[in-house]
Amino acid sequence: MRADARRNRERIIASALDLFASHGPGVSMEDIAQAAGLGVGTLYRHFPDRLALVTDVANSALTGLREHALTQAAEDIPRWEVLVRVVRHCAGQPFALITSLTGTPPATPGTQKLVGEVNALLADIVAQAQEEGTMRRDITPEQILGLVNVMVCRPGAQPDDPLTTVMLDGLRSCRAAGEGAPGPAAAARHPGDSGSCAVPALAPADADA
Amino acid sequence: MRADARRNRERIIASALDLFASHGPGVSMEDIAQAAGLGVGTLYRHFPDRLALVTDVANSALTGLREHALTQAAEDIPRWEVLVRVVRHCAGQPFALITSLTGTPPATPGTQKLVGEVNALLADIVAQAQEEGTMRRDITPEQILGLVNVMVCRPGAQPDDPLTTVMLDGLRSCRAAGEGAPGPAAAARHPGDSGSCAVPALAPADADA
DNA sequence: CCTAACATGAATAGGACATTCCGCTTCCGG
DNA sequence: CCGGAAGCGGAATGTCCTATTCATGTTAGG
Repeated sequence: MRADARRNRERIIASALDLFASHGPGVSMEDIAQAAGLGVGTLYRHFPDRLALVTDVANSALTGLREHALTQAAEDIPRWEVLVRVVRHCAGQPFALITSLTGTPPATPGTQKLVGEVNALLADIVAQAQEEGTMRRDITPEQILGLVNVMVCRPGAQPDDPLTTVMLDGLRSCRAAGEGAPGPAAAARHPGDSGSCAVPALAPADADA
Repeated sequence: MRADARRNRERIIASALDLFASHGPGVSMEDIAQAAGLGVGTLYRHFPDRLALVTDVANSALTGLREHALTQAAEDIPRWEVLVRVVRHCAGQPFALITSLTGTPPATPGTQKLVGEVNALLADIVAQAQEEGTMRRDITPEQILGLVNVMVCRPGAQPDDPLTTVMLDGLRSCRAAGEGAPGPAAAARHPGDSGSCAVPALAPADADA
């Protein structure tokens, strides 16, 4: 393969990722080609059809995410910290993709497998963080993944933007390591104030299993 | 206007709201008509074109939301509690609408005005809650509104589902009323654990302005 | 029972998108 | 520096989907 062709291929994948992320999975092939500074014909030289492109983009992104997650998971740090890093990393990527793929039928079996692997990996980390006592235990790993997905795919997400931080704070449980403060951090100070956030209070689960 | 005609009109608006919420703003007129148990022709009898329908649906929903917010705001309770109620109320509505409208150019000036009013109203409540000391002050009301919007429009949002609760907890600031615990709720218990959520720590802003 | 309102849904018109095709341009080994 | 294979551009094609209309049949309600 000629050198310039390889360069162009990379460019296409990068542009496609950006556009899927910023404008949803419906972007036209022509827009993608234009964003890459190429003609549609070139795009079709590299990918026989839309599905092939989407698949490549997805697999590349998912593989990158998996590697990152595995690397972090190998570190000797609390699982909570692993999750924080992974989440922040995701928030820095153009990733509406994940939603697109998860929610879109036309995905190759290979891609679905990758999605499954990444999900399982993250769910594991979450579950372990809960064991560890650094994460609230009143919601399931699946629910947490759903939340993370929403937050990370929201347009304009950034690794350290305030909204990502708010979510992480919400996830961490105010009682932190699991046995810090005994009750809600501060007593209600106004009549009618429901203290924390009403409805499902933090589960009183013991610190370790 | 004949009685059955009025009934059908209501049905159309309700169905349209549901479909916009569940399937995005791209749903076809035919789908809307079918969901209402009517023919397309009937739909066009009541609304000259798509924009008219969208506008009516939007205005009706936004007006309802504004009324609810105003009612809550009139109560003699902490602003935080007002926000919680409004947010939970929104989460219970089919409201992908709001995103649709905010992000879609084809909106009538009247609708945009309504959106502005509701936004201003909510921003006010948020700002007052921050003054009050019941809400974290390290992010702006606008950012908080963005977050609320994302959470409330996410598919499957419910008034008291765990994800809504997580977000509210994150918003509340662990130090609750603003002068409870002096530092992070609990000390780091593991090497490398960044305590809260790393990066932008809670601003040390004084309790009242 | 009569008729003005109303409802219907097949038919029309328009637009958007994926994909193809062929003449032109650019690499790169010798 | 040359030749030709590899690559590229982008107008043209074919398909699908949707908003909107209209001629015809149905119904409320006085």
